[in-house]
Amino acid sequence: MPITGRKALNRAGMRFTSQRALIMEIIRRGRGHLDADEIYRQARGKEPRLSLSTVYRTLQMLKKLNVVDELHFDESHHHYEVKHSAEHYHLKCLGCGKVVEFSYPLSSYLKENVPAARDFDITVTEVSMSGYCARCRRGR
Amino acid sequence: MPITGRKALNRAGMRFTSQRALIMEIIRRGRGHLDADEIYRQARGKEPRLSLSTVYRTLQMLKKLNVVDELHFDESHHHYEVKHSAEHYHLKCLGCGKVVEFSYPLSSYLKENVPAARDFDITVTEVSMSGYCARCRRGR
DNA sequence: AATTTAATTGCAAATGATTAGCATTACTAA
DNA sequence: TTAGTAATGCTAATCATTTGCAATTAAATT
Repeated sequence: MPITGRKALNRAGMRFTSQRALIMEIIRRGRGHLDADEIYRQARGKEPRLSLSTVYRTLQMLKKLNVVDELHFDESHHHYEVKHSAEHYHLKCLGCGKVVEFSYPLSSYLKENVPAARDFDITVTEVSMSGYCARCRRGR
Repeated sequence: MPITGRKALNRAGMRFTSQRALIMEIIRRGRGHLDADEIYRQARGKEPRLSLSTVYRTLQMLKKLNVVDELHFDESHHHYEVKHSAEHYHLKCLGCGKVVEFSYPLSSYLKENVPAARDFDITVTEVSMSGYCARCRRGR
């Protein structure tokens, strides 16, 4: 089940290219939260001539098509993941860098409980928590 | 009531300089959520020779001293605000850019309700929601 | 108050992440 | 098959932030 098929792209006036197929494949497989550079590195393994610009352009496109989410951890670059159907968030360990996901219907919860959110039409909710996982906590 | 007095800095082996005083003053007054460049622009009104490096260095210092928080909206640069005592988060309007704050004890709520968060020692929780405020929603 | 010394500054240049310009390539529709 | 035009791969630009270093200057010491 491809993320975005040839037809879907064509319908939008876009083209299905080998580079895009490759990049989408990498994002889909890499269950983690890849950043542009990691995607680039993996892609070059298959297609050494592929450029970093293409990675960025494809990422922008997928973001616009609502296929991937861009995550902002406390870093200078972004991470990307395939859009999940279920609402979920991230918990990042400052010790080992591990990222734990958890599902939670936070946006509806907040909408109900936060007065300020009530007359807002909220389209994006981003939560990122960090701290130390059990293992790393012990080692300190 | 200065954010960080001369004594507090000296105790930490640091110096109290006019530049730092000015930058802290600007952050404290600018109730909003200033970015480095805005702070720089305001500071230059008073001290035209002050450099952007100094702004960044001071910001890093204040972050380390736990005096300011660095906020990551969905932008390529960061924003800064004086650390509040009360836990609060942000709601940003994608139409007019307005940022609304709301207080909410979210971290303890999540700690209680999210199993994955239970054995984590959470030190930072960041939430940012965006959407359209009532006024902007009408204009669409 | 004068002297010392090490933190801080300003400037310029470096870095890292991302974007843009443009000639060339290669999907697609006709 | 071909014409038309997205998309690619370069390289160079941009934006935000950091760094190196010589010149200042705050604060501890005399």
